[in-house]
Amino acid sequence: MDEELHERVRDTVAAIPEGTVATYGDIAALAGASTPRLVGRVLGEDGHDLPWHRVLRADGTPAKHLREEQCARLLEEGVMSRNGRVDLTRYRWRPERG
DNA sequence: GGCATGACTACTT
DNA sequence: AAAGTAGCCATGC
Repeated sequence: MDEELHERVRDTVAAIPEGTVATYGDIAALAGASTPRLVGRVLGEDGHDLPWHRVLRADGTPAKHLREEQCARLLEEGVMSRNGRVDLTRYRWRPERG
């Protein structure tokens, strides 16, 4: 497997600032992954030490089995949610644009 | 190599 | 809003 890609994804997820969120697609793009599915795979394997709760789906909804955990953890960081859906237009992570 | 699975996304109906 | 279809690609058998 591509360990470089594996670490890139981890670094990117770890770089998500507190109080913000990012989509799998964003992580994939920033990490250089060709598909967001690889992001989910990395988190599933070694994301246990990462702020995975800041990673959401493109709709602002978390992964099904994490729906409760995501919402609870994000609440701790001040990220409000609506019926289990986060407002990406409000909390989406914006990398330092200079 | 082929088949099935998965923390996904976009398009169409 | 919800369901169906296509694209994506690494992992395990």
